[in-house]
Amino acid sequence: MAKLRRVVLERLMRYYRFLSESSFKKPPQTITSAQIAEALDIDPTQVRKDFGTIGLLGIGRVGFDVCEVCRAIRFNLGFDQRQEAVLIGTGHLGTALLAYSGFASYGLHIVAAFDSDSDKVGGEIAGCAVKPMRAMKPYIKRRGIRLAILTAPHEVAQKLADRLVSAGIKAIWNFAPTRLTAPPDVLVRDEHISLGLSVIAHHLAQATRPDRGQDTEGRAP
Amino acid sequence: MAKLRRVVLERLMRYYRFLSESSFKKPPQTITSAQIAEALDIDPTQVRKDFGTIGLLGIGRVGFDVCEVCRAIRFNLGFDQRQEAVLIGTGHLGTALLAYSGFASYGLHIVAAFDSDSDKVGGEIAGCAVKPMRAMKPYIKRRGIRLAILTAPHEVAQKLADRLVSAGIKAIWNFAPTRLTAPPDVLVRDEHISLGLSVIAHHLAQATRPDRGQDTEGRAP
DNA sequence: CCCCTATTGAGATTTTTTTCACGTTTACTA
DNA sequence: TAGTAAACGTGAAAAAAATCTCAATAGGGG
Ligand SMILES: NC(=O)c1ccc[n+]([C@@H]2O[C@H](COP(=O)([O-])OP(=O)(O)OC[C@H]3O[C@@H](n4cnc5c(N)ncnc54)[C@H](O)[C@@H]3O)[C@@H](O)[C@H]2O)c1
Ligand SMILES: NC(=O)c1ccc[n+]([C@@H]2O[C@H](COP(=O)([O-])OP(=O)(O)OC[C@H]3O[C@@H](n4cnc5c(N)ncnc54)[C@H](O)[C@@H]3O)[C@@H](O)[C@H]2O)c1
Repeated sequence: MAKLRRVVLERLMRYYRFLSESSFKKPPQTITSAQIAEALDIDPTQVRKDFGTIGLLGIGRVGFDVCEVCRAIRFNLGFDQRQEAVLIGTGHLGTALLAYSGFASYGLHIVAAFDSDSDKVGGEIAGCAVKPMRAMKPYIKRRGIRLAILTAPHEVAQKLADRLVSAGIKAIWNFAPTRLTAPPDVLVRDEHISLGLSVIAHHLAQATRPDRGQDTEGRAP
Repeated sequence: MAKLRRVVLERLMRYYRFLSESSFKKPPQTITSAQIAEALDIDPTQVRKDFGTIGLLGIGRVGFDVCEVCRAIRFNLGFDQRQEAVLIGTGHLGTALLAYSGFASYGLHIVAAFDSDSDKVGGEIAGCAVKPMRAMKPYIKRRGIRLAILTAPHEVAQKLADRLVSAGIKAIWNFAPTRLTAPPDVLVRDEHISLGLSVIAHHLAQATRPDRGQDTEGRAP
């Protein structure tokens, strides 16, 4: 399995989600790159190139076999392997992620949650037990967990990440607004939700104060 | 105010969050592009270029004035204007966003929430009233709200987006795993949280089944 | 005051990503 | 069975993004 670039991986995810919708599961079960491109607002050539990089071949005048595409994406993205994860920090966002049922279709299963708050420890959220922090490292080691979802406050994020790494974690999905550092063999994905706000706020600000010749003075447009 | 590209906007957001941290607010209140670059894992030239595009000039041997940089970013990203928003769908994720206090520092204030569930209507989440759907359009029109945060289920997302647009909304921050379509003057930001999963899952799958093929990396071009 | 060095701004260059252009393949129809 | 048109694969071109190079500048030490 070749290593794929981030942009490609993210597009593959979009193809997968689109094709997983039931409407394409009935015969003839084929779809053209143009149809996918249209629905996802991507160039058709890009779709074919992406499929090419994971070894998918379409057939002229017909397109691609939907099931085969899904299978190839599942394989390359590792959705065909059960992936167990732990979640650290059962606050508002942690609870939302625990309650979210959509991850199972990507092979992801959150098998335990950990929190430092003794009021939460011992409880259960969406069927997942909340355990004390001291139980974290042994749990991860014993079950060979490789993925951690970090939804703890910003201030403790890096410290928790270090503990996770020392427990043997190989990937961290970080929702705290912090850039985590970790050894090179540990993948960190910073999921900065509020980045999106920059695009939105700028768009709205643009509408409010239109560009009246700000930079090169004197040259009225 | 010039229109900025998405990649630039997102980096500006990262600079802003980094510089907002109190540690740089004390004298001498200057910072070099290299320091920012180091902390954020970005090329120093990139930092200077980004600052240049929003009209910021540094001074040789000193760097940039932190306050001035923050002010310029706030202006260009519109954080200096109070931005009121409504939230549709007060489920798990909606609740988390309502409870999140971090948005205020970007000028964003969620002033009302709407839900179709009569059990939730009339209640209050994190100090924000939950109103019935029929009240949505009048509320948006009356208060001149331009931004909507969409945290309703996938199946109803597009229909709700259409209603929001007809109510006069100019930007939609969409958390449902759907690609929304809207008129060109309405900005849609699809915040697909699970896209990050593609990168993580692929990384973990790679470790499990290393490339039994030949080369080390895709040398396609 | 003048030299030294860290740091900037901007043009040049490289790398990455997207799009175009076109020859080839395949199914359908007459 | 040949003609046609829809769809593919691929290499070239274009566009976008990131990085490199270097003269100019400014603070600080001698
Ligand atoms: N809620 C959102 O919408 C949202 C949006 C963007 C980013 N975030 C980020 O996600 C993270 C969590 O947000 P939240 O709203 O769920 O916060 P929260 O305060 O509701 O939850 C934080 C949880 O972490 C636990 N915790 C605190 N210190 C801990 C430690 N040392 N070890 C283990 N657990 C610890 C707390 O007990 C709590 O349960 C924060 O970093 C926040 O910035 C949240
Ligand atoms: N929870 C997560 O971690 C997570 C992660 C990724 C994506 N998402 C997406 O975010 C969205 C919300 O997720 P959630 O976990 O909060 O779901 P949820 O079921 O907890 O909440 C959905 C809310 O929407 C309301 N709703 C349903 N139909 C409505 C309608 N027609 N009009 C107005 N409100 C309506 C429901 O009453 C409910 O309060 C979903 O699209 C989900 O796919 C959630």
